[in-house]
Parts: sequence; C-alpha cells; structure tokens
Amino acid sequence: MLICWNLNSVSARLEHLKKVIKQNSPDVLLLQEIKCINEKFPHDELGDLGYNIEVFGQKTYNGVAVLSKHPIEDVCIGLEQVVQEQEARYIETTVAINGICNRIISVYVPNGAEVGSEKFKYKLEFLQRLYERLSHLKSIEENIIIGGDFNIAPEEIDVYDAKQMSGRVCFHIDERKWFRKILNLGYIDSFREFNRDMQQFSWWDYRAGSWQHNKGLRIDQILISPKLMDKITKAGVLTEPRGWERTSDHAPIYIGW
DNA sequence: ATGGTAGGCTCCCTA
Repeated sequence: MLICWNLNSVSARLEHLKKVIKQNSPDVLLLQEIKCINEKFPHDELGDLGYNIEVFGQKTYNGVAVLSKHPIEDVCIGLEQVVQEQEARYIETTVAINGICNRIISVYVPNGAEVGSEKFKYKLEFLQRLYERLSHLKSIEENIIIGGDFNIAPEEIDVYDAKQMSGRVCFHIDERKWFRKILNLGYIDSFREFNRDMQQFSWWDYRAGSWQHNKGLRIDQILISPKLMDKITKAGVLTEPRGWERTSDHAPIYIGW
C-alpha cells in the first residue's frame, strides 16, 4: 500500500500521521505541506516506525517528503537543479517493492491564489515544468508513481458544485488542460480508474462547515504508469482522518496491491 | 461579492 497526504504541517499532525501509519502500515508514504526545514522533520519518531525518510523541506511553507519501509535510492530534489532558488514542492526517488523498481514522486503543485494573479501564472508555469519532467521520465523509466496535491480537480464530478466552481482556481480550464496533458503522456489517475462514477473528494475547506456539508474537491491524485497499473488492485480516499480533531484539510489517498 | 478557519511566525502570508 502507498499513502499520499497533504498534512498541512507535519509537526501539528504528527499524532494523526502515526495513527494512519498504525492503522494501515503502508510500504510508502508521500507527504506534502510539511511546513518545516529538513532538520525539524520528526526523523526519529517516524524512523522508529520502520521508515527510511527523504525530505525536501522549507521554512514555514510547502515541503515534501517520501517515507519508505524499503530502501530509498537516487533522490532528486526539485524540478530544477538550482534548489536554493525554488520552493520545496517536488522530490523524486527510487524504491524497489516486491522486486519491482519504481520511480516515486511526491509533488505539491502551487495553489494559484486567484485566476489571473501572479501566483496563478506561477502555478501554470510549474505545471508546464512538471509536464516536461514527467514527459522525460516516461522515456527513461518503466514504473512511475507520482502522488501529490495537484490543486486541480480534473472533471466536473470532482467538485461539489461545477457551476459555482466554473472558472475558479483549482477548476479553471487552463489548469485542467495541464492535468489532461499529463494524463495524455501515459499516466493513469488511479482513483478514477477504480471508481469510474464515484464522487469522492480529498480536500474540504476548513471554513463554512465544508466538511460537514461534504463541499469538497478531489485535488489530490496518485498517477501511475500503465504497466505498473496492472499490479494495482485498489485506489481510494481515507476519509476517516478528515473527521478527526485538529486535522489536515486534506484526507489521505491511497493505492493498494 | 464576501467571509468563513488553520498553521507558522510575527502581527501577516499562504492556503
């Protein structure tokens, strides 16, 4: 099993994370929005649970990590080589599971603030760079898993109110086009593959009782290369942790084999 | 059209 979760601060959510680990004992965890530098990541507590850990951290904002019960190799930090000049949103690793070598990525796509803003422009530029990287990976890797908070709801079924969300950030056509272009490279949206007509969100705003009214978006995805998809038997969202006290605004998502 | 909540860190930014 592989679990992918935007924690909205690893230190505020350490007990939540440990509980999810104890309930599911996943082979691999992909984390986003850890909101800390590498030195402040809870290496000891999570290492004690049997995980190898690779972190691309940053003070206050962003931050991604890969945790694995199996050895982690060939770590690449960031979409560009110049790490100092970029936000901590992308980490790429290799993990062998059951004798199969997998390139495994944790990504946190920029939110984009408002359509038309500078931050939205940055989001689209990030998506282009992500597209180019994933295009390149396709030519050199066979088994690829990319999990993260894409901050894009791909289709109408993935938002609580398609009319209200129309043209707004996380559901704007320019973002959804990039998501579609990535799929068209030959990546499969694992959740949608196993749950063709199911409306299931992965994120609910903290405000206005969104969780209680199930007003959410499916903006977290795990994309898989086709050959590897044959080994996967299920994909879904762990909604229970979203109902816990002082939890993240995202629920963990998973694939199983 | 606006405001609602949360985390980190400093009284504001990002989401």
